[in-house]
Amino acid sequence: MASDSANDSPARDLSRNERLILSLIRRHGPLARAALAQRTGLSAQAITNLTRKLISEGFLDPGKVVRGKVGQPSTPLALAPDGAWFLGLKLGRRLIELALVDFTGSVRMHRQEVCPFAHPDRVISFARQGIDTLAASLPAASRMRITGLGIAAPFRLWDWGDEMAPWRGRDLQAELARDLPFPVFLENDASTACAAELVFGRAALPADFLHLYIAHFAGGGVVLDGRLRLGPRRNAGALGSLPMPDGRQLLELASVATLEARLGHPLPPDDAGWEVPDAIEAEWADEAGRALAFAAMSATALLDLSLVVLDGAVPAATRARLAEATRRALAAMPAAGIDRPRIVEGSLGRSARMLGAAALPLSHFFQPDGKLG
Amino acid sequence: MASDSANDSPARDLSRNERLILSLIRRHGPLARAALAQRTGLSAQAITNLTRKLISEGFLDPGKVVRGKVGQPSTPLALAPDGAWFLGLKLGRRLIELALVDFTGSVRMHRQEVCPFAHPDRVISFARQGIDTLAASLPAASRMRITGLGIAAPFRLWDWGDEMAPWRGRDLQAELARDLPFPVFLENDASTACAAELVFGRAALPADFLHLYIAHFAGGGVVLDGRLRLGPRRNAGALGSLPMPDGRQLLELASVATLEARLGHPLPPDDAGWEVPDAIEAEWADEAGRALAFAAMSATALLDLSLVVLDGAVPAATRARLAEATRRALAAMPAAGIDRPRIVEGSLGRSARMLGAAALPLSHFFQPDGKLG
DNA sequence: AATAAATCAATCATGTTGATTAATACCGGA
DNA sequence: TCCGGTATTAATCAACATGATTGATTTATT
Repeated sequence: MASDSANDSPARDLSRNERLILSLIRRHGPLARAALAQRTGLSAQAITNLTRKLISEGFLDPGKVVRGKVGQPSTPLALAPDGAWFLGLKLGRRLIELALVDFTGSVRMHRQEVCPFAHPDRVISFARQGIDTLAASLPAASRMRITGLGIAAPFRLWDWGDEMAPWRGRDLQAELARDLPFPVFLENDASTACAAELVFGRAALPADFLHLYIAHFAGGGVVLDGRLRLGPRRNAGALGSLPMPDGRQLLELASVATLEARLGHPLPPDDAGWEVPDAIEAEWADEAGRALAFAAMSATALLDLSLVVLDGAVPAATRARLAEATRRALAAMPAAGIDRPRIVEGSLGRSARMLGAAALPLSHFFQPDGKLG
Repeated sequence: MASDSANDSPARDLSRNERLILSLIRRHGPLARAALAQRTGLSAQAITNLTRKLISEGFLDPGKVVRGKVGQPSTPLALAPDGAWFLGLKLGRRLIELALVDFTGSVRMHRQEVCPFAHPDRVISFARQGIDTLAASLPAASRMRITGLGIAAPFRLWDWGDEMAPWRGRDLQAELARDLPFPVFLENDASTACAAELVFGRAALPADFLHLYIAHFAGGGVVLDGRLRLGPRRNAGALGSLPMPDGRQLLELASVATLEARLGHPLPPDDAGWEVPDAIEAEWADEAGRALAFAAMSATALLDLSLVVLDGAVPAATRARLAEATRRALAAMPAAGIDRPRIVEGSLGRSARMLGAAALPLSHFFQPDGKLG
């Protein structure tokens, strides 16, 4: 994940326990020093020292003193919104998006471009120009605190047809890193969707789960011990390549591409104008749900999971229908020796991949192990 | 994994870096202090201090000084064979085994009992008596250094038929721990087989792989980042429950039980007297190989693996045939988007589960994270 | 003389513990 | 009902412990 240039960061490297404090506050919301001591297992004194530094360096804001309880009032510490800034670039076939995200995970600025097909030169100029504009709009003090750019891109773009052939041999990460003053990270877009759920997601998730993301293709993420496993070649969660009972692979059954094939025409890259006849969507959901249930059971047997999070670049109603179809299919599968996992919907939908892209530099500099999650 | 009584160990807890040093020497053989400094990333001074303590406490032996190279001669440090002792109890349907294993992983004593079916009371008395006898045969100094007992047992024994019903409600770990002066650990036998390969195995294994173990049932282990993942409910690698293309589960296709079913009679618990007509074994290997190949591809897509280790409680020739059948089946599977994993045979065979049982206390006290691997 | 292994001595980073201060709620007695 | 003592909790101060580092030094060899 880390680019080779990942060392030229503006801020000093935070220690493990400083990162731990930040990630606890990120997950649980503002916490008092005493609460941090309890959750980290560190002494109150250590927390005092660490938070003093984090506050003075602008990563934490002391909130309003909380009175009304027995004992000395506590001061909750919150993430300072402009403690650090992150850029997220999401690359799709027809839609390119760029976002500037603050330390709390809020998208503070956003631009996008729709094009018939994304050519590398076009993506790069869109990114360069967009980054310049977004950065320029920040006050100088904050501009200095942009810590990195994350890119969410499908792997093997050039396999998507002749239009995408120009991508072969291109290294978007390196080309953009060359003239940016901060490191650039790149991951598979389904991985970043999962990362977003982990880092910014609203729901209280268990430490181990499988994340399924249904976009033009289907992809996934495997979370173990609270961390996203990318695999030695960053190809973990290649759900699309999962073998299916009928001898095909999952990507041939469960993706927006298969829905478009049933429909006979492409669907728009946003909810507006997403119109699919009910019968067609229902049939598609049925077939896709069976495939996803099969994937869910495979992962459960292999990794002892109990939860599957299902999300995608589809309208909420479609996602709900797919989740329901998956639950039905799951109930029909044999499960001797294991428990069927629970299926829940993700909380981020279409924006998951872009948010996850921004989460790449965030994780590198601010998560406890420099890893996702 | 850790029993509740896992704290009453004879020796003090070793620090993380002490454990790291021991595990490096366990994996690579005797190493000089300079080599340890390089591999751990610690300073030479730190290594001097840490190894001094490890030697004085009897965990490391300084070997013969190595001369003949430029510079001051180096002294390789080796594991002291009687630095610690471990007991491994392997529980099967018809064969119960107990081993006393030294710090280097050598089985120093071994006893076993064959019985029509393993009744819990019988297992407990065999274990108690065996442990007493083995411990008594050690000199007092070494007896003090027995650090724990590991048990390798199939999960859900009581589902194996009426004979095994007495196991329901029994807690072997707790019952044995009650009157032993060291902690007791228990894991699924397929997990321990994987652990043995990881801790004691001869081959240089990558950090991520899938381990398949074919015994009466089929089980597995998932190794990520060099560590065995047991899952939140210790049920990871439940290969047998993996859904298969035909709607069945893997355990119905690939196990010694399915071979016995084809054969019409049970096979012996050791290589002697293992006689299977060639045609029957070939057909079985074909079917099982297809199932294992399916499992291998599922795991590869999910976790980005590139190696599958295949082992089992079968003769080497049978294992080789099964591996070959798996490779053939693998080649026939669709693999768009991923690479097919390599299939290699394990190095421990029938003894894997018992050795892995002994590896449980070893890992708890001497592996860097107290985890397997 | 160059090289490599290992150690010595001093120091630093990062945590701990125990005593101390601060601000509040709770509660019994006037 | 008010009032002051006491328990409670948050946070800090000061001293210290642990486990590492660095730079100089010693040793044995080619």
